[in-house]
Amino acid sequence: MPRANEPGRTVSSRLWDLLFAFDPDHTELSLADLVRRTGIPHATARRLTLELVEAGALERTGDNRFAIGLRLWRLGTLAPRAETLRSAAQPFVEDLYTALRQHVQLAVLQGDQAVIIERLSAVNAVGLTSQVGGHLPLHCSGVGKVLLSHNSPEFIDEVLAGRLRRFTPKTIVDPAELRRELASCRSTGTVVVKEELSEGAESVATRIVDGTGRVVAALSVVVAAGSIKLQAAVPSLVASGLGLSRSLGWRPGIPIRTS
Amino acid sequence: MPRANEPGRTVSSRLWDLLFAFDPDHTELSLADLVRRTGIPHATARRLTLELVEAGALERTGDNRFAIGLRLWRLGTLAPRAETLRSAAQPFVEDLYTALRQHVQLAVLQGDQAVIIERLSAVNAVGLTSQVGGHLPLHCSGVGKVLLSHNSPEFIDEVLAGRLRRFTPKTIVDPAELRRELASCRSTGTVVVKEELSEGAESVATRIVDGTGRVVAALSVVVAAGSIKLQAAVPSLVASGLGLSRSLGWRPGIPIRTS
DNA sequence: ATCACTTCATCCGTTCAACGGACAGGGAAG
DNA sequence: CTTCCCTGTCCGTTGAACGGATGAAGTGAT
Repeated sequence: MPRANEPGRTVSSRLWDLLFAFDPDHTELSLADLVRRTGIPHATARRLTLELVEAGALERTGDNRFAIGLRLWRLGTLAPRAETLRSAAQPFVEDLYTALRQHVQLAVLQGDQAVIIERLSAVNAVGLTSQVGGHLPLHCSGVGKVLLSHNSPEFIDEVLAGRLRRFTPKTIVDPAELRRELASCRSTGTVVVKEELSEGAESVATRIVDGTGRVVAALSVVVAAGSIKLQAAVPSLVASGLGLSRSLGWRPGIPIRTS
Repeated sequence: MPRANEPGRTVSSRLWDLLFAFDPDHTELSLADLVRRTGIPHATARRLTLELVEAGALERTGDNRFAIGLRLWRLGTLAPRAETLRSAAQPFVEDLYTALRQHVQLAVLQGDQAVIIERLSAVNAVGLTSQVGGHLPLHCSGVGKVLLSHNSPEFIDEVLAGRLRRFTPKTIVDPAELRRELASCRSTGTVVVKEELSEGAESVATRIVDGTGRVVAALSVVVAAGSIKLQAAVPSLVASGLGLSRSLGWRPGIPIRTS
């Protein structure tokens, strides 16, 4: 006999539970997978999943599995902080990459992470695992430090008070030292990170500012540790960053907000 | 006194109505906008919209409006036919663009349209309005013809029986003539389109094949009409297309399926 | 200052969409 | 054959969803 449904749960929350069951390591899931990963009873999961397919949010693969649909991808394309920014940045990122032939990354802030919006990579450059759509920690990546340093004092306190994971022996996890770095980054607009996230990789990052003076993104170049290339990359990086900021409406004289 | 809710509508359908109210020309909408565009009563629209914000599918902009959220964008990133294909294609598209300095487009099939997955553009090249996430007609664009020609006979019949919109005087709308072109494209793998979609623009497109022999995408180069560049572009385009197909697991000898 | 208008927010009684346990069919493994 | 897992369907119960009414807040014209 049918039992009452669990109270306090909305249809919407269940739908997003199902969708967020997909991740970079699981881009295709069967109905049983979805049931296991979400805990939703399978009759319910099935009904909702089929509705998602009908809406175009999911697609069925040949072998009775589900994947994120093209229609949902196109929706994501409309996110002002992602694809719109990405296309504005495209020529600058492109030129920077052509000039340096090193990894170039563009990232924005989401929660307590830096999310990679765009990424160009040379085949012969340092190996990196990060992907477009992937995320980097705020306290020990170039883009992360830029985004963190230009946020509100309360937010900085919150992040520094949290767990600062040590990725390599060189990762800076001392809050006092990090604060000094962030202050420096705030005044210069750029920051250098050496092997704090992965050994053998160094990066420089710079801020991207919009017409209202808000720091909306960070642009970085990643090179092999110890190579002379890092110093050579700084001027081009800064120039590209300023160019992109200008194309977003920023002009010299517009104060850069640090709220 | 409260009236009964309209029957035959699911929560899910309303949620997607709200989300799909966003389009390239309307990336930010107020609650009132959403009510107007979807026809959903505002009390309902408000409740659902706030749930979408909570889930991260939408974000609130400063001025009480809503926009597609970064979380939804990241979900879209997991679509195998979009971002995954895009990153596999990146080096090839990149090299093709470097060699030719002309518009390069990568598209896949969705319904009766070709959806643009990736696009690199030269500043001094022909003006095009298409954007990443945008769509092109199947019967008069390079990528469209490639994708259409490698689909099932039933699908081709259906498209040719539908309305074939004339965009320019040169647009081919005669089904018989189109069938001849599609047959030629099926055997050679490439197709040339001259000013059928917009005057002053010509394009060459080639198919992209995966390890199972299925045509999963189309790659094209767009140049100014009448320029000698079109002929020069063909060999590089074909080479890049083959390279991308190989990286997707295709090998010479694997038959190309036309279902 | 007053009015007209738009947008956002909350309340609350009604009702149907959503729920999920039970069962059945199909295919693969032992 | 039996067991196990997965997908798909049925159907009685019930609380989440619904939306009209009402009011607050903001905007602009006269």
